[in-house]
This record gives sequence, C-alpha cells and structure tokens, in this order.
Amino acid sequence: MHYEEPRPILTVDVILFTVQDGELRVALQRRDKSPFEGQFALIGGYVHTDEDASTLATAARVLKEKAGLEGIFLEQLMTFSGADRDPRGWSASVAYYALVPAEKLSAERPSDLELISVDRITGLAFDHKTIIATAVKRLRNKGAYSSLPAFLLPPTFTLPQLRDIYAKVMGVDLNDSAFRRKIEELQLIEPVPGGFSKASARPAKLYRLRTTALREFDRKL
Amino acid sequence: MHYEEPRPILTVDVILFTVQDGELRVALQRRDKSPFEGQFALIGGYVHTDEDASTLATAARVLKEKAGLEGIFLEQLMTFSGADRDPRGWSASVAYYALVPAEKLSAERPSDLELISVDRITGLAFDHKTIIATAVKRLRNKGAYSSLPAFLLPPTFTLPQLRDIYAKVMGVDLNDSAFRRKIEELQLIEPVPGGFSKASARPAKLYRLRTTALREFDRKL
DNA sequence: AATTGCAATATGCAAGTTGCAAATTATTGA
DNA sequence: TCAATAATTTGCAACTTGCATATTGCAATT
Repeated sequence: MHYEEPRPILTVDVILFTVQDGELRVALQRRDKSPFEGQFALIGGYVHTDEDASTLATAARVLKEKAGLEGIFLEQLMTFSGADRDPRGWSASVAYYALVPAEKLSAERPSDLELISVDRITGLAFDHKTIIATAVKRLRNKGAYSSLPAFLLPPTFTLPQLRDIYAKVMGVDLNDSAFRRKIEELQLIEPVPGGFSKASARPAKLYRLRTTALREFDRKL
Repeated sequence: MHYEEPRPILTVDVILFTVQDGELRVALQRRDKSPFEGQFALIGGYVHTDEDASTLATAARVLKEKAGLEGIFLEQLMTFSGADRDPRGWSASVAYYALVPAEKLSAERPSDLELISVDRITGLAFDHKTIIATAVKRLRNKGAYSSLPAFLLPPTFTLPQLRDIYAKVMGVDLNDSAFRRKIEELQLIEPVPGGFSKASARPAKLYRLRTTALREFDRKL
C-alpha cells in the first residue's frame, strides 16, 4: 500500500452557466493570487474535509460563497487530473456544472464575478478552458434529451422561450410545431393558471415545469 | 487558502465489465487486508503521483497490474467522495469503467479475479455496490446511443451476436430487421472479407467495427 | 441427389413520427 | 374598425419503425 505516497491536491471547480443577452455564458473570476494571478478562472476551492460531506457539498458551498447562489441545478461533470495542470503539484479537480436563470444570478452576483460568452473564452488559468469545453459539450448532448435547458429559464416561461433556449443549447433551429407536439406528449410542463406574457403581439401562455427534478427522454427534442 | 488542510485520500477504481455465459459481469477481487478484509471489491489503487500522468493512467495501470489487460475500452465514470465511504478518512475515488470481450479476459485473468453477474452483487466493500450500479446505468444509457456494446465482443462478430449484445446491454428485445437496417444506415460495421461463422444452420457473415473509436448516434438503436 | 430443418437475411406494408407550409387566433397601435 | 405581428393550431407528405412473412444457404437425413 501507499499510505506514505504524497497525496495529490484535490479541488472542486464549478462551471456556472447562464444565458444573458441571448448568449450562453460562464461565470468567471480573475485570480487574485499566484498561480495564474490576474487571469480568469472558474470558481472553485479546496475540499474542506471538516465541513463538506462530499465534493457535491463542496461545489454547493463554492456556489454559495462565490456567487451567492443556493438551490440551483448542480451536477457532477467529471474529474480532471494530472501532474502538470497545477504548478503546485499533482492535482485533481472534480468539476461540477450549474445552471441558473439570468434573473436569479443578477440579484446576488458579487461584483468580481464576470459572465463571459462561451464563444469568447481565452487565456484561462489552469486547464479551465478544456473543462469549460467539456461542460459545454455535455450541456449540448444532455440538453437534447432532457429538461436540462429549462433550468436556464425562470420558474415560469412561455413556449417560445422554452423553444429558443433549447435551440440555443442544442445549437440548431427547432421546428416550432414539432417542438410543441413533443413537449405536449412528454407532459414536461403545465400551464400556470391565468398566466400570460404580454411581451409581444399575441400574449403567450405561461408554463412551468411539472417537476423540479431533471427529466430525461428517449428521443431528441 | 487551505494549504494546511489535511488532503483527502485519492484512489481510482475500475469497473471491468464482460459478458460471460450470456450475463453481464463485473471483475471483483476479495480484499486481503483491512478495511473490509475478505469482502469483494472493485479493482483499484492509489494514484502514484510519480508514475501516473493522470487518473486515466492510474486506471490503465490498475487494469494491467490486476487483470493483465491493455488496450481495452476505458472511460471515466464519475467520482465518488465523502467522509464515510472509507473508514480511513475523507476520500475520493475516481471511477472508470472498462469493457473487455470474455475471450480476451480469460486468456490473462489472474486467479484471484472473479466474474460476478451484475444481478448478484451483494456484500461489497466501501460504496462499491453504488459505484457498480451507477456504471451499469451508464452502460445501459450510453449503449443505446453508441457503439459501446460492441466492445464486449471479439474483433469480428456476426450480426446476430451484435444484436444480442445490444439487447442484453439495453435490457430489451430488439427487432431484428429494424436493427439490421439501422446498423446498415449508420455504417457502423464492415464485412470481413470471406468471413463466415459456422456456428449455426445458415452461416452468418462476419463483420468488424469500421473504427476502433467509440461512435455515438442520434437515435436509439 | 433430393428433401427437410433451421437460423440468417431480405422484403413489404401498416402504423407511428416528423418537417414544413399554410391557416387561425389574440392582441396592439394606427 | 383595420392592419400588423407573433402565438398557436391544423393538414399532409415524407420518412421511420415494428411486425409478419418470404427467401436463402448450409447440414443432416432420406
């Protein structure tokens, strides 16, 4: 056995996604210390073995402390590891991704947290560019087969909003009537009694998710 | 910062799958020391920061050292962590899953490695039962949308064999002609020149994967 | 050498899905 | 009241899929 072996560094990083101005964005923070001082990095931190029950708890704590957020969608992405990714030594980072509606984020957002479009990610600390790319890929894949994209919307939303957020996440144009048909068949959402959005010509009916949990489907939306 | 914070234990576990006697099985080893001495556990080990370039490299090394296997399908599952999963302290285990054809495994298999049906998993060390359940779920999900199940077959195989391994992994009966049609459309496989299996009444044509890499599809097979 | 049995493979069609275009509806502002 | 606009519904052709039935190639038997 290798009890004596030097233990690797273990951290948790969170890719916090939101959609602002029609763009998928990630919350980044400039590092205020070495290594990579001054460069953008994901929010993250060390596992506190005395207070965190698991790395999921660490991720939730990071979201709370660095973005003022609680109770949003949070799921493990994967673990990134290696001798070279952190100049301080062999390290592993368990990455989590989180989705938050822009409205909820701006209410609490600390001033040092910036929202950068995923299409304009450059010069990041550590291997965070790779981590974000992996998270975006996961969001795209899983988004097509689940209710995931809906967690980027506020609690109530219209069908055109839902279609647009799916289209944005999946990176394709969606056929409107086919989308409505599928959402209907899946019984994903329910109308909000008496709710209408007056943002456009004809008011759109307001809906909400039937369940707060993530739902996965068989067919692509 | 928390440089002083005690670092968690970091290990890697590998769920090695194969299909033997028509059953999906996992390679398990009885532990020869505390904790959980005498109980079945996944193969795994500590990260060797001096020789492993990443946790993937650790997993490959574990496969080599504990099962005599190289060059088989290997992919990260997810990381399991917590204060209670290992009595020695707060720990994280990066789990990987691997697929191997039964033929390749039996050629090299050490005598202490047992193949247990995933339907008969009981009394495992640590949280390995949970880890295996998660891996089986992933195999099912990903198997329906990719060439994953084919990595449980030898390099050449017949269409009925391919259909059966998909059916087993997906846990459903597959319509034969529909399956052939889809495999054909996807151009997943190519015939082996002059190859025929004489195992049954009418010899079946032999095929191989067109690529050694995992392929993912849009539609369920 | 022809016949039978069996599993592999091919074919045809009804039923289910999906994509597209056009029609209808509810509102706002002229 | 009417035109403009976006939300919603409807209809249908094209594509997919599931199921049943037919055909094929070989082995064992007659």
